Amino acid sequence: MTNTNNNKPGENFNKSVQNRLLDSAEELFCEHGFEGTSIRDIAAAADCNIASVNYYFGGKQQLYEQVWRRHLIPMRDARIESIEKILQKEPKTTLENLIKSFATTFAGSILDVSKTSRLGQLMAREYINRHLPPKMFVDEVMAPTITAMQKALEQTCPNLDESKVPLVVFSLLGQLVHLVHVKTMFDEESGDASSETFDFAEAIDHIVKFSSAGIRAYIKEKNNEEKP
Amino acid sequence: MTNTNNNKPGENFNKSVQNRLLDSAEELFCEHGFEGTSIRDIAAAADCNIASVNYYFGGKQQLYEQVWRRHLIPMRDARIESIEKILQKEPKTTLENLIKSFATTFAGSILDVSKTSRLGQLMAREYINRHLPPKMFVDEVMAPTITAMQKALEQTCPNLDESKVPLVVFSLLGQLVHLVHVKTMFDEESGDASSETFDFAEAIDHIVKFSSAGIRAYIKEKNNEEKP
DNA sequence: GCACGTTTTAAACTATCGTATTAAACAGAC
DNA sequence: GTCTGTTTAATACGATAGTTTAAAACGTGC
Repeated sequence: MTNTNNNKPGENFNKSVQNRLLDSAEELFCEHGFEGTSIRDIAAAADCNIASVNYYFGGKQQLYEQVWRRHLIPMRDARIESIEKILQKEPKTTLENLIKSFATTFAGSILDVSKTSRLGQLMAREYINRHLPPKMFVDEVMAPTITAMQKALEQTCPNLDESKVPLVVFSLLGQLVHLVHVKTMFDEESGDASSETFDFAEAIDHIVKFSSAGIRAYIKEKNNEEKP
Repeated sequence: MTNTNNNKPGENFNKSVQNRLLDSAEELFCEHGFEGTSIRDIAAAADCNIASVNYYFGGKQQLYEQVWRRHLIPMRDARIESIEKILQKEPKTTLENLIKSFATTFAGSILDVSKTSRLGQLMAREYINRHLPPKMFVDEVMAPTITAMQKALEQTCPNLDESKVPLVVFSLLGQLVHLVHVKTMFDEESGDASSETFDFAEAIDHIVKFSSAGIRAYIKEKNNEEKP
């Protein structure tokens, strides 16, 4: 009975192999996507046997999910915290500060070069070609983030029509996800003739200004409605 | 010498088989993506032999490119025309009209239920997981569209700082592509508990208002700079 | 040192992919 | 009819995927 699907190493996990697999898988999944990465590649990168993927994780799919779970909660919390922190520090903060904080956290994983730098790519891929259980991605990341941002928006802009809040969050998210996509495209085509660089700080500043104005369009409107 | 890579049917093409292959391929590529579709599936859907794909198109990749080429130019032209038409009809049109025209055309393929309805999905997929030659997608669709929109923006908003035009087009595109993504997600998860519907007309109206305000934020700023 | 549970290894298995091959069916010219 | 070029068809091929298997290696408690 070597196939021990039941007694998977739970508490007393050996850090070495599982974590090597998770690290290698994360890097390869980010780089080449789910379908573009074979467990043979992963095992080779992790310097272990192919069967280890099945032994420790039960299959490629579940390894992929574990790669995500390592970051889902921290990612979600980071975004929510970046929203709530600025609200606690200065409850009457400006719209610009709120959006900049959110945008920086959201797209921040693209800018740094740490281990989490590729998470943006991973999310961009998962956004289109999903391999996670649908509920997992939406419920555990997108929904809480959006809800937190909606609450913050309603608090920062009390005059903002509630029915428009989901729409402005939609616009904000659209721009930020697009930012990740554009970054991916620039990275992939680096070395081409089009050697124009993409200034992320400039892009984020733009998103802040652009979106703030877009949101204020609704605020003005409501003001006009209320005190004409 | 049955392998006739040279004497591919050129002018006197038989409409039936090639077009059935193209139609089936388009539908399946849209539905399941490039890697998620096998030429066996395509041949089965087109009710012809597997080898026909190779015989007529030279391979899966080239079939995929042909599927695109059927729509690339019409798509690009439709978008450019939608911009230029409104500029010709009323050269002093409002920002709102310009954006609405562009947005409607851009996302229009999602709304109708004709044969072209799935092109939005196809483009959303291609946007991340590209299987077309990089130049083909960027040069033949994205770049001309963006350029046309930039010109139109500069004409409609002469006070808009030129250096900001790419950024606001970026924001506009981000929201529109996001719209396609959200639609895809809603379609895939239809029947779930979350039976909330997504109002596209409302979304487009929002994008128009939101983006117009975002753009005007830069216009005001330049005015302030010029006549302080 | 031996027994036993756990981990690692190499190889096999099954399925599917894109493609190539081969021959049969077909059509029109002569 | 027969020849010729084109299209369809069935099948084989080589590669690669994820997974499974069965045995070897390892470690630990006795």
